[in-house]
Amino acid sequence: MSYRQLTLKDIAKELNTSVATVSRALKNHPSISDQMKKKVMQLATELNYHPNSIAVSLLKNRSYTIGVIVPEIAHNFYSIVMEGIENAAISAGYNVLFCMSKESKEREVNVLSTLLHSRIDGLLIAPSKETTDYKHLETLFNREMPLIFFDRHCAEIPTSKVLVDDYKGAFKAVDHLASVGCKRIAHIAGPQNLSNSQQRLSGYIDALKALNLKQNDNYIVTSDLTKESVRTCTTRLLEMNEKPDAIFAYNSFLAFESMLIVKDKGLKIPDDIAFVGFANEPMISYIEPSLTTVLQPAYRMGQEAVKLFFNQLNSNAKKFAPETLILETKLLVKASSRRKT
Amino acid sequence: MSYRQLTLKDIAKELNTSVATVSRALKNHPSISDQMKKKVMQLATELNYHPNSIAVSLLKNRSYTIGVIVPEIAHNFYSIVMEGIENAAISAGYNVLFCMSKESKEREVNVLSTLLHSRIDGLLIAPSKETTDYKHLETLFNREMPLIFFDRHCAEIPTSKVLVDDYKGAFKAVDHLASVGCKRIAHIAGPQNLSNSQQRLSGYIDALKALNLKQNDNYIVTSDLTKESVRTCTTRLLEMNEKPDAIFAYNSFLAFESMLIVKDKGLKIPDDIAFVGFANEPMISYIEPSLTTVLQPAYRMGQEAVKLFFNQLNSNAKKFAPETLILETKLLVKASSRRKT
DNA sequence: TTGAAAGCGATACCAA
DNA sequence: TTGGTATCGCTTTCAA
Repeated sequence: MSYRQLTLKDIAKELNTSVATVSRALKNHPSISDQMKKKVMQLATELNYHPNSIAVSLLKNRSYTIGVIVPEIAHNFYSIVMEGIENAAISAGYNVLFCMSKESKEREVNVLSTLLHSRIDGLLIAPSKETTDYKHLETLFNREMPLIFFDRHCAEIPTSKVLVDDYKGAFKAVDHLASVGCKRIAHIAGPQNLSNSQQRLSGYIDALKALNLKQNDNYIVTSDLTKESVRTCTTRLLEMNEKPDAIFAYNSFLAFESMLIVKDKGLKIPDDIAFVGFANEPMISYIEPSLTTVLQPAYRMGQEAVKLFFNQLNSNAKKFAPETLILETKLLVKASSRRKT
Repeated sequence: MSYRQLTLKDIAKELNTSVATVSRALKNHPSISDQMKKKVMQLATELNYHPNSIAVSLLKNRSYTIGVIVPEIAHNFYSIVMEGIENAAISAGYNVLFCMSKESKEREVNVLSTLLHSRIDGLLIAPSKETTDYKHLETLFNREMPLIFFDRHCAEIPTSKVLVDDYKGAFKAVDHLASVGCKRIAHIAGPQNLSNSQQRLSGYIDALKALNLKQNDNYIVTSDLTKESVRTCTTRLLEMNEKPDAIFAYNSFLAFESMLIVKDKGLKIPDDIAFVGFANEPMISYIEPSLTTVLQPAYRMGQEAVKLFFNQLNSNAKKFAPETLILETKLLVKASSRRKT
């Protein structure tokens, strides 16, 4: 099965004219007579003609397609970023090829090469949590392929990026926990090669300092984002002599899993232990207690990434000035941190 | 910014031969001498040559791209289907363009036309909940563009589909509720123009019959999948003289929202009211109580949809035999239906 | 065994 | 105002 599309030639033959004329008439070129334009346009609409975008791509050496690599499609935060990307791209006449790395460096390299062979005009990427060596992206960047980082980035590659203000978000989270009376605030951190993780940790540490809360290194545990590691991390915190009275988790997955364990141990949230997570999903309202959350503007991140892509595409390599956009977060206070102080 | 790729011409020039020879050598054509093949292959690898897929597409009149329309990207079920589609497509050398209808018929028609202009080789679609008139898809099908329905379908279009056994899934859900002692089982149904919704309702009704439970029409309420309607539906059920002792919800969103309201009214789940939903997401474990669920094989659905696409693509129109694949569901029993009977 | 050339569909330059 | 033609990169037929 397949289906042949109408071409300029078909229309030209039908009207006893040339493809050149038809092409120009459809583009409303000034040199074509109104009469001819009318005839052509009318027939084109009637026959439902649409230019073959593949032919145009070949001629223009542009695919009008943006490649996107996310760590995980089935992850609320990324799927909302994807919605933002898709909408922005489509309304600019671009298509989007989405791929996922499944948080694996190897897969990231593979899908990148698949994307390149389909001739994308640029790449938007949130690198996998495993990625510490960015050669594959550097090569791309050096070959002057537009490259935009979103959510996660590599500081060494001087290209445009959209990130959220992780530092300030974490700071706000800790500040909030202190304001409801928590004194022993723990942090379940994410993989430390992720810039976000580092930033959230810094925000956490600096907030403690600013609030004159003593920093206890045992209150900082690091998870690799697997279920098992959340269990280890949480258990370690709960087995301390001086148990924390609040946990600030790197992301919602860590928060959800950790809360399950805490509740399982018979501890009350928020009164025994308050919780704050970084998240972006409706689910924070459905769990019990609902989760106080640092909200990230996921949809906007997607839109901005596309804008940065176009800026880079339309600049010439010599005077390309990379832009870094830092989006603000918003603290949404829910039941998991509403304590009687 | 843009980036010029290596072409056959470049290689041919470098080796003082013709593009035809290079092309054939790379394809391991029998007429080319081993010596020449070796020279060409070596240079191609060295220079990291990759054929321009756009040129191939133009020549072959194939885009090697599948269009996919889902109602919502940021919806766990669909994003897992998307993962299945993406993996299956990529490993077959195909790309995927994902679009979403946001459950709007108008948007569905729009993105479909965008997809068509980017010359897709076929379409996989789960129509929006608003779509009752399928002309846009019929046209496609009549023009012999491969068309596959997944999750949702239109019975009138005789093309291949992958669906889940909604009827049996619903039957199992009700049977389970009865087995834990529920006698007054209510159903919050979805929009009745969705085939899944109809099937789940039938399954519910037939299960009641099979179990000799009296069917009470007031126990069937229909939601349009908005928050407000869930509230209305749930409240109506709770205000009845003979309150239901179980609610079977069309999907997880309805279940989650309805559970919130039930808990809010001070009723205990599962002892006052047990719950079963249709879902496909990790969140069923995080809510309280965890939700008993009819699990749908989302990932597999995506894979199968791609297989059906290839079957259709490789058949010729005359003897094309549409296939309908019905995937089985699995009942996952969690706390929301674990009652002491 | 290799090369020249036509053709996929659209655009744009140069002629007429 | 219109038409002929080269071009994008690749494949494939025909000729050498």
